[in-house]
Amino acid sequence: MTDGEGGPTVNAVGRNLTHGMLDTLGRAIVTGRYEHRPFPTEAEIAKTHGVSRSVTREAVKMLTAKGLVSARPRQGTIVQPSSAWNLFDTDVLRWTLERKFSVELLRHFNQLRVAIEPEAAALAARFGDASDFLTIRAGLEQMEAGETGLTDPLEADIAFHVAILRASKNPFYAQFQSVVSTALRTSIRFTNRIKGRSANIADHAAVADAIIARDPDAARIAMTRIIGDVLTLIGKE
Amino acid sequence: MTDGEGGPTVNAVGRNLTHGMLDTLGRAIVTGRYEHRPFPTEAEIAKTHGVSRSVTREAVKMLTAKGLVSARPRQGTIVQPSSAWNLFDTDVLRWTLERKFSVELLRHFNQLRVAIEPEAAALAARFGDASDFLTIRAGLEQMEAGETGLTDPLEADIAFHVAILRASKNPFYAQFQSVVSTALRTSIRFTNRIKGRSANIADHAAVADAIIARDPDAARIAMTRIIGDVLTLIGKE
DNA sequence: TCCGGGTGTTTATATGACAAATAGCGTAGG
DNA sequence: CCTACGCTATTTGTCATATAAACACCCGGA
Repeated sequence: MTDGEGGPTVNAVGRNLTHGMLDTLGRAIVTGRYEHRPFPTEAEIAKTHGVSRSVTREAVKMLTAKGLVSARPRQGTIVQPSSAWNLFDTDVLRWTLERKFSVELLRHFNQLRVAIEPEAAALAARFGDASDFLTIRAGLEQMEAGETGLTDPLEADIAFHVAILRASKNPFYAQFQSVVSTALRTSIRFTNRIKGRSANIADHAAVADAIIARDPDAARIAMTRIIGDVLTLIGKE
Repeated sequence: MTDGEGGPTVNAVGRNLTHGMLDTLGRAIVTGRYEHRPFPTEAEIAKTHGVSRSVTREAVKMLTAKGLVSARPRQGTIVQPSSAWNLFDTDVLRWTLERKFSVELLRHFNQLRVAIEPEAAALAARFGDASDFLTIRAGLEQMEAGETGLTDPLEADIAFHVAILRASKNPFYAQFQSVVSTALRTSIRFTNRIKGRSANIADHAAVADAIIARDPDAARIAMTRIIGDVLTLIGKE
């Protein structure tokens, strides 16, 4: 599988060699390839992947910025404990999900959502403006249209939840857009197999109505029900 | 203050030149220095700071990893909209707080905490083990000792909240350790000036008791009261 | 046994050269 | 006058090489 001498071995996606290396190394770390093996030196990485040391160093520096590794002279580059990783980084999140998916992870995801999204809905009811409400309603209508197979109900679902996060007018809540999209996109394999989404539409409509009626408490309660359902669906609660 | 020709001009903190550049550039971006000015080219940065292009490139790559900038040939490096920044990154958080502090930011912080921490307390009541409970109790006792001036009550307060986040046994909640520490450390200037912490101890004890009694709902409610108090204290609610 | 310096390994920094991409301009053609 | 094409200069991307600094480890001596 290793090609001869000429071109770089970085067949991974990426705009350039550095991003390709970042992706390759990041995936390898998250998968746990270096849990019992030491992380290779810059020279080794450069050699085995057929790229220059500059590319290697820049990729490693990006991993450092995301908290995956730390580097010191003579000691080499060492993988940090996963508690130091920046889990909310889009790349780290993607690597984790694509390579280390598990029901436990899905449960952790939704334990986070059950904290964030009800409060986001409450904030949206207080601080959202007319334009936000329009986007939320649009997402809901797309979900209804998805029932008859006209549009993708998953994308509509995501758009609905993301719209609420943005309507909270709090930059920290907006950060969870990628988390929620990712969680929904991957959890769909589980939740949708078990039961249909018919009852769900009503719950979503309740959230939208409460937000537009500027009723924070009702919005919070309604959103809690949606995600609470997902949590019980996953099992163990 | 700028030295002659010889040494680098990077007087910022950091283990090495690259980290110094990262810090300098990150602060400048967060402060908004490049909102109306274009971001300098690699060559310019290297020249004005008296470092090599390698150092410059690696620093910019780290900024890219944190979502602050993006780079393309000929177009140069451009600062990304703040919605793309990774706010939960420790560095970005620190730069934001040190340089762009405001009451609004403090409110956003605590709007996040009021979502995360009550749920973390509930999870701690369910999944925490004896060792976690010990740490939580220790933090509480340090807070009480702080009343008489023996220890630092702020550090004890931080230790208490952090212990609960860790006891939740959910890696996503553990990520908020830095956020909560930072928020507490900066908000102390405000909250403590206004009213003493006497009533606070009782509320904290209620949280600890509920967690150790493995009562998730009581823990959630007690924690909500603590942060709700802070929110009303900030004003506007 | 313990302490101290030598030594080699690894990251950190600097420099110079060339490749690749592309925004912007100028020009030819309609 | 307007459009479309291609040239050119600028900027990031990549490579190669050399040297400095940090420091873990070994070895020798007290």
